[in-house]
Amino acid sequence: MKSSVTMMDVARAAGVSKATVSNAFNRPELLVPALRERVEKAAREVGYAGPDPRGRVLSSGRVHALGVVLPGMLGISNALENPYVRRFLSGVASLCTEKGIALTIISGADGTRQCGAETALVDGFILHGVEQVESMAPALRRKLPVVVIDYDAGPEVSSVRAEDREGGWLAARHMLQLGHRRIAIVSTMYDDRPSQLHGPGKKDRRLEAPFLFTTSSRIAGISDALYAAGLSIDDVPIVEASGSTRDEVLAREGVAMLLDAAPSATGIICLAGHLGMAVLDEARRRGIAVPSALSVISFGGSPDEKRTSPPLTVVQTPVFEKGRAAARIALEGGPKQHLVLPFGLVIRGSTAAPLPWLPVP
Amino acid sequence: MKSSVTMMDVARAAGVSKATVSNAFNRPELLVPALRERVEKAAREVGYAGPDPRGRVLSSGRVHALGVVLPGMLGISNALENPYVRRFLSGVASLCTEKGIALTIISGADGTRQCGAETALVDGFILHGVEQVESMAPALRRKLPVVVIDYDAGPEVSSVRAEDREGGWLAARHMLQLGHRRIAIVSTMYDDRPSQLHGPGKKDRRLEAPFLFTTSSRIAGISDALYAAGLSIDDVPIVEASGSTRDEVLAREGVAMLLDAAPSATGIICLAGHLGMAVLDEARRRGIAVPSALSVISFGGSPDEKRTSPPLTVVQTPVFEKGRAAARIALEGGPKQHLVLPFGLVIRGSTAAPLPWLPVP
DNA sequence: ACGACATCTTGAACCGGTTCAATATATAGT
DNA sequence: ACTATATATTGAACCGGTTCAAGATGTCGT
Repeated sequence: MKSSVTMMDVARAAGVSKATVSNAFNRPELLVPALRERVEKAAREVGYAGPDPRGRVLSSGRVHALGVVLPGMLGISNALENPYVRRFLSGVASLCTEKGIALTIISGADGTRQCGAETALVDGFILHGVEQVESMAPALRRKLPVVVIDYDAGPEVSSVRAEDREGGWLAARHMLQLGHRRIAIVSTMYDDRPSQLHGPGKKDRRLEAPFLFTTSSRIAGISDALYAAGLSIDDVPIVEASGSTRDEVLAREGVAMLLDAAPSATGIICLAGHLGMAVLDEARRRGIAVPSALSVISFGGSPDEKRTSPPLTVVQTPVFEKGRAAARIALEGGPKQHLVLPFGLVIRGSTAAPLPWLPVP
Repeated sequence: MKSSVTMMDVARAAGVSKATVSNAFNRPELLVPALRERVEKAAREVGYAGPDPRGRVLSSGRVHALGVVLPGMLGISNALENPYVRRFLSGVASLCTEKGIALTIISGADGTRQCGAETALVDGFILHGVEQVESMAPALRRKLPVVVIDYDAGPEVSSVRAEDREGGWLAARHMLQLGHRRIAIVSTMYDDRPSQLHGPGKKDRRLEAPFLFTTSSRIAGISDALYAAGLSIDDVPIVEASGSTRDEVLAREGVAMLLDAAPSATGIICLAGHLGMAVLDEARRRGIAVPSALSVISFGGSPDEKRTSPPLTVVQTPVFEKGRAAARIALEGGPKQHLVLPFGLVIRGSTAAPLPWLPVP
């Protein structure tokens, strides 16, 4: 079946060569006006839609699309519900729009299904939420530029991440400067396992697992600040609550577990914005006043966080900027770059000096 | 420069034909095991990454990507912040992930820049937020399947939309059944012009403009219900407030304008979720109790709406389903389809019977 | 009128892979 | 041993455009 009309058809109809038709569309200034019009008329008559990008990609090599690989385990659909991912994509999109190229979202490998990175038509990859080094393989094998987010994959791969350790330090220092000494942490967890409490004592090794690079760095930063203030991270209760922003019940459950386990904490540091909001919710439910009885600071970056009551004090992740920078690096395609972006402390209403310590009789 | 290693290189290295290499990767069962291994070894040695999708696309014709064109005026970056767009994309993505194809986001024409639909490498288009028929042209010219959202572009183009007129009818009927008689409407506006109030009287023609198809249908449905109850849409004050979900100030300003103009209204119908939330905010600011002094119903579909206080009663747009259905139709590529999805009335806490009418002395 | 020069158009190679009819080789049947 | 049948491999065409050196045509100066 002759499904589509090609450049050759136009050439025949206009009585010129294929090259001329190509020029008519791509470099019209090369053609004498009369001829150009003849070609355009012929194109119109045979119903030619202009050069098919599928053909162009092969000869030019460029696809004019940037691929973003999102963590397979969450699924693209879930990932889009995540405000963090969304802001990130928004940053990528802002640069793509400027450069006039498309943004292709690719699902990562999820065990059963292989990664779309092998077959996706893109000029470069941004890898977000890499679980392990191997999952980058499909993207790396093709010789396209690859930028990894929140993960240092060595000098061979460009990366963009935030200064997570410094972020943790900022959060903890803010609490410490306000006078808090009894601090607890609500951490993220990769998947939707039940919340898990780590009481005072040596922390679970998982908190240092490479796929939780972000989380473990933040905790390390908190640890730094505590240490400088004469305290130890080992005395701080930590709960790993749901890393998914969808299941509020799971997040609340983790928060409840922590509030039960550490009733005397005056300050809570949350490693993700939705967890900070979950703490505010649960505190309200329990009648704990924020910030007078309990201060809450959270890593953040979503606009929702300033609409809570009280508005959430956050260590603002430069999520949008990460996306933009990653897109820039991927499209430049030059030498490998390793960009580390700073956090900003945004003090809102959820943190204050603690009440004086009233020992229980 | 010999940048990339091709199938031909592998063929030479393995001493076989190009066709055999192709088979080794795509239909390995055709090759006798020894030969397959020889080819695989050769591929490894010359550093071949597997068939380049750029080549494949030309011969197979299939790109394995679905294009979503988002309204150019908003910009992709803004569009991703819109909860409606996001849920829609989430629906598209859910089907794409299932079918193992990529989702390519393309910015529409925005006056200065031409539409990416002409050059995007995709197997089909979903057009969201079409402003006018002409903006579909680039996508239609290519002979790919096109699905238009919320817009009936005639029998030649597949479309998916919600039963907006029925939705308006549902919203108004709910209010009327509760006993409300003095109703006001907060409508959406395409761009970020200042809010505009339409008092009682013949409505602005713009409310029927084709690019506000959704809005005008909803208002028509409201009109139907009012008419059936012996009331007229011409007596209902309407404010056009910001259609952008980002600028809360603009939305609030529109709402304030309406509350000033129609202080005796007991029920407000909002044509978009963020407007419903803006009404709740502004009512709280003014000390108007919802739902006892003012009932609010809104078109909706975002999870945020159930977290307001009181939770918002909504006519739930099947946004996710629209996305999924559009993706299905675009990928099926069969005969044109015109799908109309139903709304659902979700009664939460923001609507109640009005207080008895106390005439002002 | 003729060569030098500028301008326009084109033939053919190329981009990297897929496909299928045809050929080469192996196996079975009689 | 020889044909019929099954299996394995390949040559060559094709997908739709781009590119560029070379050819064709036209203009100008002397």
